Amino acid sequence: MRCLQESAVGKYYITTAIDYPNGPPHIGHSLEKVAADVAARYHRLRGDDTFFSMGLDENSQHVLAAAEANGTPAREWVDLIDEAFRSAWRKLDITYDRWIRTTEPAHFHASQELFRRAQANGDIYKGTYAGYYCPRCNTFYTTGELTPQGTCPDHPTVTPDWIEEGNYFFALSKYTDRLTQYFEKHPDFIVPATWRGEVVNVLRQGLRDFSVSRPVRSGKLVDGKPWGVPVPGDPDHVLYVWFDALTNYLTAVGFPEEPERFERYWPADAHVIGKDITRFHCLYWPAMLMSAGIELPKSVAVHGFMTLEGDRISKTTGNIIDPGELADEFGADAVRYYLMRDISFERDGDFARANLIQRYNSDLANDLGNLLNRTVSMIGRYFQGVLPEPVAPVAPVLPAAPSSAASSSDATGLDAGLQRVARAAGEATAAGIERWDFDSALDGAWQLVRRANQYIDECEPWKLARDPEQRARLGAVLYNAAESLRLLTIYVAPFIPSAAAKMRAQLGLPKIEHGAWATQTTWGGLQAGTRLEKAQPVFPRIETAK
RNA sequence: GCCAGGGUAGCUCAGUGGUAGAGCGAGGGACUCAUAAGCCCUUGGUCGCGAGUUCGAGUCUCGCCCCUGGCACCA
Repeated sequence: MRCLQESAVGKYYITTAIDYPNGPPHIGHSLEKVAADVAARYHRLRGDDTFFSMGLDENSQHVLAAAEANGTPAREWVDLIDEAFRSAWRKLDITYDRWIRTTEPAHFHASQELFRRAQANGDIYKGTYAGYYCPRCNTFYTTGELTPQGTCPDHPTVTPDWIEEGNYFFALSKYTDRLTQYFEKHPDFIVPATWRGEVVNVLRQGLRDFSVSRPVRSGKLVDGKPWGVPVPGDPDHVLYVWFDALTNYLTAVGFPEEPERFERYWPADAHVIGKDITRFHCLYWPAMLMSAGIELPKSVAVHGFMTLEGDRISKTTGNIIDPGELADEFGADAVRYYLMRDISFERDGDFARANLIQRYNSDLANDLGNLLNRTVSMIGRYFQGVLPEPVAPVAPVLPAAPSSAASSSDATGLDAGLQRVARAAGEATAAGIERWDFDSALDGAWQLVRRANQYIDECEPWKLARDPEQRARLGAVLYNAAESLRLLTIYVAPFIPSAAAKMRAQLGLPKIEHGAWATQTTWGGLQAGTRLEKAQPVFPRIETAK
């Protein structure tokens, strides 16, 4: 199948959007980071030279406004929020390789270099940007955005003035045709396909140039210096958000100062973003790169938004959850599993605690956790914790009683069926991840969880254990159950990494290796004689009041 | 208003024109290795509404109703 061959060992560079440090992270930020982390972990398991970049978009006047509102000096503020974000992602087991902050000198160099290249290509020109300017927000508004009384939407006492100011513009309009052609040639550039239509639609209406700078005097100064990346050759201007922010994807892999690293990872294989910034990533960004003569990213993966308990996530109403606290409460695996299994990546979804608990208990504790527990427990009880031989199954010697299903089924068929499901489950999981369809990926893995639980019930090892003549068969059954679990630890590792590690420890397996998905997913990897640990619940049930 | 995507069992959703599915939930059963978990069975839907095409439509066409998202420099 496509997934298994195309993703043969290579490199994989994945990014998430960089967030504004205008407040601490909330649960809405976490879907994207977890999804990207799952993809990154998956590619590492496939053996790819993987690089995963995340970070913060600090060069914004919004950030200064937030700092001021909190009465904190700007630098202190961004450091504080920076720590809050990294702490949250640490608690969610997000394994980024590079944490980028756009206030880094390296990023200044990268965005200035990109600007120069676009300029050299004749795509930067000076124009006039006009709008209603609210000094409290440091933001321009259009007529439609103001209140009917003409006041600022956020500051009812302020009546913004019409201001025109000199600005540098990027000639996006020049790229309408090239972008159109590009999307035609690369139908998979935007995934899922839903979002492709919207972008192409905008393209059809033609593109407008956009401003890429702001005069320094219209922004606040920090430590006597303008906040942002100075425009090369014109210190009176700083780069304006998108031109600066998007460039972080280049900075993260060493553009332009580490050419060998840049060559190694660029172009990005996937930019994972929220639906609100689709246009910038699918139109502005490719055009900027075309202008600078840099290869375009392979794909942009767009996810939907989340509501929280049915309501919009909103700082003003306080309807937020700190992802770090959530991880503290339920564990990173529970949160990650719930996000990936219950919240659609493509469409909008709702985050609800009750559903998280439901999912956890039903899928993780009851299905997967119990499968491990009963298997390890029986190997402990019947084989003193030493993994038995996977001897060729012998047809059960139960001559007379075709009454129960198990005794009338033949062992060879059961064993072969389990192996077949194990293989199919791995393929389904991989295919789902590669399509950004995590729900179906997990559903694929759970096909094996269910089958293995059924297999155990059908083989009834506790009955085999009472008959010394069935000793070999008993061993084979438990081996097969354990081997299913070994495969599952690889399949689920991208989603629930620490649980996968705990499961492997109980199974007496070493830590999961880079490339394991490519090299260790063939049936029969478990070695007889392996010493298992004592069975211990990996997913203790969450008891609810009712 | 325009564009896109949805409206299928209590919930979340899957369904290449040919007798409506899964998981969860609910009810029951047989077991006992296991986290009172697992396994088996059952329950449960006028597939948004109305026409049309077709031997036959959840599945195609048209109209209508409702929901969500997008309509450009705004997480």
